[in-house]
Amino acid sequence: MSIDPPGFELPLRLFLGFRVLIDELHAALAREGHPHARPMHGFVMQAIGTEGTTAVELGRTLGVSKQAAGKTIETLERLGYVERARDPRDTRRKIVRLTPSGVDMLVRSARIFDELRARWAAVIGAERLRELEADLRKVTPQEVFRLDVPGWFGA
Amino acid sequence: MSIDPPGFELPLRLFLGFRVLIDELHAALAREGHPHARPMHGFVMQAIGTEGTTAVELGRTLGVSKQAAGKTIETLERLGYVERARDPRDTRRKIVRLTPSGVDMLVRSARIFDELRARWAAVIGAERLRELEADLRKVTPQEVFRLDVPGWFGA
DNA sequence: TAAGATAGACAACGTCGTTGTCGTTAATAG
DNA sequence: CTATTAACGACAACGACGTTGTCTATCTTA
Repeated sequence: MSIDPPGFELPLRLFLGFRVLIDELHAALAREGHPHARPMHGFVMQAIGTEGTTAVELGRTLGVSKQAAGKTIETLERLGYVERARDPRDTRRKIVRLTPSGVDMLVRSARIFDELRARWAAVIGAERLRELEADLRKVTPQEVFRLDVPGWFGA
Repeated sequence: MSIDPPGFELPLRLFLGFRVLIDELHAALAREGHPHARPMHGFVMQAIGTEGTTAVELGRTLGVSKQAAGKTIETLERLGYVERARDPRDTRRKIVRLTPSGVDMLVRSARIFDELRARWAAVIGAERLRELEADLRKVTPQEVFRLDVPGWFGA
């Protein structure tokens, strides 16, 4: 029977695994014409989705204030990843939609993540990787897209 | 042969796993007399270690400026987790050391992490958990304590 | 002994989150 | 139909936390 490692290694390895994947994603994105993409952006754009959304809605999805969501949208707008337009049916609202550049970034991200996953499969074995994912699903929340990430780690 | 999930699920599950463990750690710490402990603090105090360190050294370890490290130290000092004293051999330096309260927090954290790990083992199986850890070790860097975390996720 | 390097304090600034306020526009109650 | 209430987005002020730059004191080294 093998010896168990100290419990603190587990969270560190999970975080390091996450970090490695995200870092490699963004290195690849930078090589493919998206040098300004930041870890946060992919999550936010996933939250925006193909339907479009508004600042208030986005804030609720991300768990931040509508003002914070608005500022993030401004940043993405400056980078050319989203655009805003008045909703003709409710002129208070401004719909945020992905631009072709934004869609391109999401498509590339999806492909790059698949490639990175394949690399992990080559290292630890395809079956072990599927087991790893299945195990993580058992101990993590079901709703993958509830990430109140911003400022979560703050001191 | 089972179907592979999309590659983007893997980083999300890793992050969620990390988050779940850290959140539960801090909920437990709060119950045990450390309500002000934040996720960052444990990492910083691990970096300080039992030997003590200085602001410049800590900054290098954490990958931030000495000024940022200094501010973090001030926060920990206010919370009573560390204390500073002049180095008699080099009066420029101020040695940062853990207080008994700081040591207590680290000791409790270690125990709580062990308990959380045991809970995961109960859910997915002890052997599967060991395999999961072994697999993660193969795809993550060896030096666990090189976390240039601060601001890393920033947009 | 003089010159350079290092520790830490202080200030200014940028980014990103927060709350609060306000004007405009929709939805709803009377 | 109108008056009140609710929602959206913009603006301002503030705090937390990172950055760089500067300064003094002290140690190291040529």
